[in-house]
This record gives sequence, C-alpha cells and structure tokens, in this order.
Amino acid sequence: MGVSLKDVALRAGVSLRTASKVVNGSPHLRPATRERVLRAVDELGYRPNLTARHLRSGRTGLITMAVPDVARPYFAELAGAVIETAARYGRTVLLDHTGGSYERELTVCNGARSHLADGLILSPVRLAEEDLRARADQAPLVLLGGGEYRVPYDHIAIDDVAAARTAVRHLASLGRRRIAFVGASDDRARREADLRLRGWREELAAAGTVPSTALVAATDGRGRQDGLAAMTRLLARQRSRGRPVPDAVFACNDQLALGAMRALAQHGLRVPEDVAVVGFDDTEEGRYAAVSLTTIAPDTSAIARLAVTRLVERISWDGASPPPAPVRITPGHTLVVRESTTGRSGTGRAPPRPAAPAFEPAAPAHAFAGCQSRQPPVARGTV
Amino acid sequence: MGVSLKDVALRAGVSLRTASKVVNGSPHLRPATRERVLRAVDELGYRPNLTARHLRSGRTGLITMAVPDVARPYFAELAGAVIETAARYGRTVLLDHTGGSYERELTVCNGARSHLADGLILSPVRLAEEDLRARADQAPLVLLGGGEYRVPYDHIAIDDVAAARTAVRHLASLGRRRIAFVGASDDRARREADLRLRGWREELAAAGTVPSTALVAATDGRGRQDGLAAMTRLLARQRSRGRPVPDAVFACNDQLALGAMRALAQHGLRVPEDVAVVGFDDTEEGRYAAVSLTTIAPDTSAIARLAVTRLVERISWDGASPPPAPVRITPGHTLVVRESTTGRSGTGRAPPRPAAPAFEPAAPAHAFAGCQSRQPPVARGTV
DNA sequence: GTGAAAGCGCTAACAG
DNA sequence: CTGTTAGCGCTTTCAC
Repeated sequence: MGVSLKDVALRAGVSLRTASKVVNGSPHLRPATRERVLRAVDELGYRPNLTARHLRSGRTGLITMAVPDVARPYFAELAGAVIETAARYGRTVLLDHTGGSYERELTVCNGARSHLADGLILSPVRLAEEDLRARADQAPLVLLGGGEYRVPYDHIAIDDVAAARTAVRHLASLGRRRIAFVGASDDRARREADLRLRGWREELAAAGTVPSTALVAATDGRGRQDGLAAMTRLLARQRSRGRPVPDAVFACNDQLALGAMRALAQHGLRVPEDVAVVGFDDTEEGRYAAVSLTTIAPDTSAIARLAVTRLVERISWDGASPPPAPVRITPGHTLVVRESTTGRSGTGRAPPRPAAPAFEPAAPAHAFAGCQSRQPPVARGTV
Repeated sequence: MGVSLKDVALRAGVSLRTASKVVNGSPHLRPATRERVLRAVDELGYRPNLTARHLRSGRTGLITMAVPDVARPYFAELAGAVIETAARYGRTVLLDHTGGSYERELTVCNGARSHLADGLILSPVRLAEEDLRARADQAPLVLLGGGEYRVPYDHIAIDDVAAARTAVRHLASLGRRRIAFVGASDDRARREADLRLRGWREELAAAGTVPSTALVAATDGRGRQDGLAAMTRLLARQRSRGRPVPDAVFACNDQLALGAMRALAQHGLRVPEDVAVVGFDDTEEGRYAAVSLTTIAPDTSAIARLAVTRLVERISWDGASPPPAPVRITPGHTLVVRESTTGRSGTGRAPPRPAAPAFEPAAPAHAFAGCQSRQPPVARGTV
C-alpha cells in the first residue's frame, strides 16, 4: 500500500540510511546521490510516515487543547489563536471537548491521549486542586484560566476577581446602585464563575452596599439562551416581589450579557439608559452588537502565545538541565467601555472601537525565553 | 522513561503477548493471569503508547479537519459538531487552519499530515476542481461546502445558489426592490461567495429586475468589520451618485450581515423598516441580535454527522469489497424568518425562535450504512 | 491459553 | 560520505 523509505532507497539504489538523510535534508551528501533519491521520491510518490518517525523520536509534534466547547465564542477565538501560534512552532493542535464536565476534564488531564500528544493545554472549569495533584500523566500541562491553583504546573490566568471588581466599579461609578450578577454557578463548582461572583460581592461591599442574593442569577450553561432566561427570571422575581428592577447587570461572559440584553429589551428596558450592562471576554460579537457591549478584555492573544510557548519549552526540555520551574502568569486585562454602559456618547454613531491594545506582559524575546514575571492586572478605561 | 508493555509482562511474569491481550480486553484468558497483569499495569502506571499501536495497525484514529478559521462562528459551530460526532466514533479531531488561502488549502489537501490522520474533512474556499483531481494523497477525503466539484470524493454541500435565491425571493416578496449583495469575492476565487452571488443575480433576473453591479459590495474577509466597511462604502457610493439607498441587503454570511446592520444604524437607517436584512448560516449570534437576523439555516448538524460518517466508513473500508462510491450529498437548508426582515410582528417581543428543525436528509440507520440519496434543497418559511 | 519471533517505517549508532 | 544493524512499543502470525 504505502510506499516506504525502503522502496525509495531500493529504487534509487542507495541504502535506507542515505535515503533517510536526503529526506531529512541532512547536508554532506553527494549532489548526485541526493538527486537520485529525490527523483525516486517523486516517481514513487513517497510520503514520510509521521507515525513511525514519532515512535522513533518519542515526540509527535501534537498538542492537545481541551476546552469546554469550541462553539463558544471565547474558546473559538482562543483556540484559533492557539492553533496559529502552534503552527508557527511546527505543532498541530488536537482539539478536545470537555463539555465543562468534571469527569471529562479528569479524563483529559489524566492523559486520555497518552503518548499521542506531547503536551496538554487545558481550560479547566470544575477540576479541583487535588485532582491536578493526583494527576496520572507525565506529559507537560499548561492550565488556562480558572483562578488560583496551587499545583506544580504552568498556569496562565487573568485575575478574575480583580477584573470583576473593575467591571462593577465602572458600573458603580456611573451611579448604578442595583447591580445584578448574571451567570453564577448553580453548584458553585464552576471556578471562574465563582471568582467573578466574588469580585462582584467584594466590590459592592467595598462601596458600602450589601450584596443582595436577590440580584444574583445562576445559570446552567454559559450561552445566550442562559443569559436570556436568567435575566427574565430575575426581572420577574423582582417585580413579583414589588422590588425595583436592577439598574445594571454584570454578566459572567459576553454571551450571557447579550442574552440578558435581549431579555431587557423584551421587558421594555433600554440599555444603557435603564440598565447598564457589562460583559466579560471581549468576544468580537459584543463589539458589533446593536448596542455595543462594554466588557472586560483579557489579553487573549498573549494567553494563547504564552500557553504554546510554555508548553513547547517544556516539551523540548533536554532532560538534563534543571527542569523549568512552573510559573503562574497573570496576563493583563482591560475594561473596554462601549455603548452598553455609556451610550452613544461623544462620537455619536461611531463604529464600535476595537478593544484597546490590551496590557502586554513582558514577552519572551525568543521562543524559549521564560516569562515568569507576575504582572498585576491592569484596568484601563477606553472612551 | 515510559513504562512499556514489556515491563508489565515482566512484572506479571507473563509473556508480552499475554499482557497485550489483557490490555486489549481479549477473552480466553485465565482470570488469575488477567488479574496479575492488571495489577502490574496499575502498580507500574502503564499507559499504552498509541503511537506504537498506530504504527502497527496503520491507523491513528485521528481525523484532520481543515477550515479557514475556527474563530469564525460558523466554523466554530461546525467544528464543535464534528468533534462531538467524531468522539462518538472514537476518533479525535486535529484542527487545521487554511486561512482561506489557496496555497494552504492545497497543502492540506495534498497530505500535510501524511499518515498522521486517517482522513481529512476539508472546507475548501478557493481550491479548484483540477487541484483536487491532482491530489497527491490517498487518505480518504470529505469535502464540505463550496458548490459543485466534479471529483471522485465525498462531497457534502447545500445548494448555495438555491439558498441564495430563496433569501432574495423572501426579500422581494416583502416588496423590496433594491436588494444589495454584501460579501462578493474580490477576485471571484471564493467559490461559495460566487455561488451565492449567482443566486442573487438569478433570482433578481427571474423577478424581472436587472441586477445592478452598483448594489454589489465585495469584501476582503468574511467578518463583521468587513460587512460594516462594505455597507458603509456602498451607502456612500449610492448617495454620492444621487442614487437611492438599497431597501434590502442579502449578505453572504451572518457576520457580514451583522456588520452591515451596524453600518445601517450609523447612517440612521432602521432595520427592517428602511432596509431589510438577510444573512446566511444561522449562527447563534444572529438569533440573539437586538434585531434578530433572518437567515438561511444550513442543516449544520447533519453536515457534521454525515461528514464524519462518510469519512469513518471510508477509513474502515476493508479493502476487499468494492470501494464505496463517492457521493454528493445536498443537505437541506431552511429560511428562518426573524425580525430583520419582518420586524417584531405578531408575537411582539417574543424571544427569537430557535431555528426551525431543518430538513433532515435520509440518515444512515447505523454507523456505516451509506447515505447516497441526493436530496433537493428545501426552503421553508418560519413565521 | 500462552510463549517466541517477526516486523510496522523510521532514525541513530556504529562501522567501513 | 555511505551502508549495516538495532531497536522505538506494539500487535500478530505462528507454534507449543
């Protein structure tokens, strides 16, 4: 079936070794020999068998990336950036879904693709510290997001609590007092949601308000439909109790925010006049919404770049020198102010601004330079 | 470093063969033996080396999926569906970007990942028929979208021309007469854009209108920004010439449509009162837009399912029986009518409807049953 | 039921 | 500079 290097060597009248060298572009070969082998390769339509090469070298050039669901805009954009970066390092990305399920996260982290990929980039949602500690796979792992983990793995995550506080502070600074939170986790097992909720709570407390649980709406999922449903429920609940409706919403991500905005419109509430809305992630969708969405913009491209860089560094560790120490990197985030909080101010109907260039952590000068600096989150208004 | 089956066998005091059998769950083994091996596996923390297994079996269990860019919502949703389906068949998806570039499409189709993946699912944008004919890789290939290709490969694509005509007909039926097209291909090399443009042209001609090139806006990319820019240009051009502004827009995809809507708002034009808008793809984003987007909904989940099914069938072909004939499958599409063409009619502020259940082509009864029926595209209003 | 041996396609030691 | 020889870790004929 497949034509192997042996066939090529035979045809070219050289040894296997020589053919191998030609194919791998080794120098020190008589041009005539090289020529002959190359011709044989062409005539036979030889294609190197990567699997065999990998078995020999112990490396596959593959990286597994595991996210809850690529169909979710944030992860689609993140995965896209990771794929591009990985390609620049000659790596291919194997994309896995965890569905945000604890079991599937555990499976992936314990090497579902054992020996297939050289390393793993994981966006854990529910995985706990002890699960990672008990990890039964030795392939390099880089964690993305999800707050604090005291584990011996590289971990790249913005400061969710601080970011949430920035968002809430922005709303408070606009004079909003009844700031709702959309997208809490039902069972509190969703780490990220929990951190952002904590930020909401802390900032309100700091402002002297008592955070009311009546203003917290939990959701099952993370999609637009979930945001719409949660907001609808929250409004109904408040009204049925004769309580005033919130005058601001901080949503756990952009899609929840957009869904919530849909619900607000259905109830005749205007954004931002009646209710100001802030999202999280700065997905492109929010930038072009009819009322463009104010949001927290994590430095996604830095996250992707750092994830790949760290992983590749670990994969290509020579095994001799002291192993690279696990790092905790906190990329910057930015508050991007758009119409959903300040309306069509100033420039009137200007196109939605692209996100302000997000904070750039000190980047490795070249491929394998480390980036161990811990950067404080930076919040910056963009008007 | 890694612990191999040999180590396990040694530890359990059995032969390699036996250990292999246990690991692969073969029957006919003395329970005691099995027990002993399993214990050794546990104690040593053995993980099978998939690369080696693959080298031996000639199969890797991997499927490459190549799309222009997963960050684009349609491809994110499609890739998500493919990943889920593939997982059900025990396959893993290796995701590649082509960037919609001709060269990269060519590279991928000619087996950039030779022998690494068992098969390829490709969404070609610019690849021509002759490129596919001259394909230098024998791994099974399933094509997705992009109109007609007279090539010996499975090809799953809705009828773009008919779908576009349906969209335009809908606009015409609402009394719109100056129907613009947003998202034409600059160099006509983008097959899909060209087909949809043709549909626009044909339907207008059928309605007795002369399609005016002044109403066609080409774009470089396929994103929201491109739609916004194109629409802005088109409006400026029309106005500068003292020509009336269009009263409807058919965009080549949802993101272009959403960008165009942003531009219309900036020019003080209301949707749908002044300008009705129809998109293409039925990405979730359009369903929750402030003015929800009327669109053409391809049966994405059927496309994903069929793609994986066909590919797996070909991969597991025994080599003996007559090879499965290449099929051309035309999944259904649906016109989903939402607010961007008919406003908040009837139900007032009802939530945007989920897409109507799209037409379902006769599906394989079980995993490997063929689905060779050629289904006519079905357009169905959903009010 | 279990063991020995061959080999998937390739690369890395060694010789020559 | 090139050829010969071992394996990488696994499955799979074959014997026993």
